[in-house]
Amino acid sequence: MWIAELSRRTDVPVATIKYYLREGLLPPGESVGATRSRYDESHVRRLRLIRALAEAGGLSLARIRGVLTAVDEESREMHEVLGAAHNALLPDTIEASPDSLARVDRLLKDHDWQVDQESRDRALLASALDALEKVGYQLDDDLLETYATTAQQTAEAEVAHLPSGDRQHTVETTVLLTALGGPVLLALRRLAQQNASAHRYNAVRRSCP
Amino acid sequence: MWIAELSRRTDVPVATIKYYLREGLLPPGESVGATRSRYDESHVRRLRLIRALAEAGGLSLARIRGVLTAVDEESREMHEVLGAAHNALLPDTIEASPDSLARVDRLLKDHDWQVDQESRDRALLASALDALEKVGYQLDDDLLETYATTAQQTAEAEVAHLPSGDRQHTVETTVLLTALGGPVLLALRRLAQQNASAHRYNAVRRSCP
DNA sequence: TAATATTGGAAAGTGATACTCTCCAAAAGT
DNA sequence: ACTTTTGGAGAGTATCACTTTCCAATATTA
Repeated sequence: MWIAELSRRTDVPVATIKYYLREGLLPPGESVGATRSRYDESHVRRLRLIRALAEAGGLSLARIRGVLTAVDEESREMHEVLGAAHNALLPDTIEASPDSLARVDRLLKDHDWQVDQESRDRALLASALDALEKVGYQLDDDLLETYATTAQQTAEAEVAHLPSGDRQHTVETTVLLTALGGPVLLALRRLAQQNASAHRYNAVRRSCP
Repeated sequence: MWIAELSRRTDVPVATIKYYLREGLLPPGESVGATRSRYDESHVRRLRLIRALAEAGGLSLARIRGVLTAVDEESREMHEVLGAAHNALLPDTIEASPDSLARVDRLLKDHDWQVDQESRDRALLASALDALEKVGYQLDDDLLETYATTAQQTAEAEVAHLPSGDRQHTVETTVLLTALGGPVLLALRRLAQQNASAHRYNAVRRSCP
């Protein structure tokens, strides 16, 4: 298909597709003559993936580029891809206090979580704890504990639902679920908070027998 | 204190403080003569709150302004403040398919969640579901179920940990926990995913007896 | 075959966001 | 008297994610 059809199929303007090509987010099509290139289904999928990560996942193009690079690394083991993709989602350098870092490591150890020592999520979590402390709120140990427990339940269910088989498909699904599952989870949490707060502040409509 | 000290105490450049004042994010100090204003602890707290929401929470200044406005509404009931603050975190208009919207409403009903009909989180959740579908991934009912259950556990623990007493303080803590708890939760989820994936793909270092 | 449309490629322009800098005159400190 | 600080306002800057404009080389259509 030509670029116009790719644009129609994905609802992405031609100019934007060209921009993504220039930026290396989308691999070039098969060149047919000097002024024509052919695109295929893989371009459609890739383009939809980019848009989903950008619009629903709220990722910057720079992060998306990193994620796609990690996804395309054919050489890696499956379990390494996830870590690489996760790392691509996060800033390169994250500063965290040794205290928070130690707290995170203790948490990982207590829960027996096998996590790559290089995972940036360790530092990110620590820095988030630091940020909370800087505004005078320190997260209770048992609240953090609840967070960890529920996160584990969530993650186990997610990983269990991952498709097996075609590697490319599995990897793409994994990335999608990580990036787009976040907003879903946060929205549900806010809804649950609204419910919990309604209960706590007695704002629930009571039945009148 | 003068603006210079406010800057020193919060590590925010004077120029930026002036900018926040212009933008109405920070209430003006008490004017003392034509070229001097006095600031107090409330300004320090507010400034730190703004920075925490922006840096750790990743909120735009426009959203922060909305959240602060909701927080400052003295007239509202406590349980309304949370909903208002949550709505301020989200875009004004969110488009979602009737199907997803219905699915969300069914979920709320099944879990007996009392949620304001105007809550934008309903639409946001539905639109996130739509986004997943658009890339060809539809969220399993039982995965969504797990999400909802864990979200409820999380939210209940959070609301239970909210301080009681000083209204302003409670409201600020609520907003902080919602905005900064998100990154914490997502980081933990990614770490838990890495662990779960390590198990699934047999990458766990086994003990050798 | 002539007229029109589309393409790849590159450069320049746009609008939003979040500052940052420069300037000023009034006032405060020394 | 002199240096520093302030409030206030405007202009300038950097980044991001496009969008527009241009071109010459093809394709398609009449």
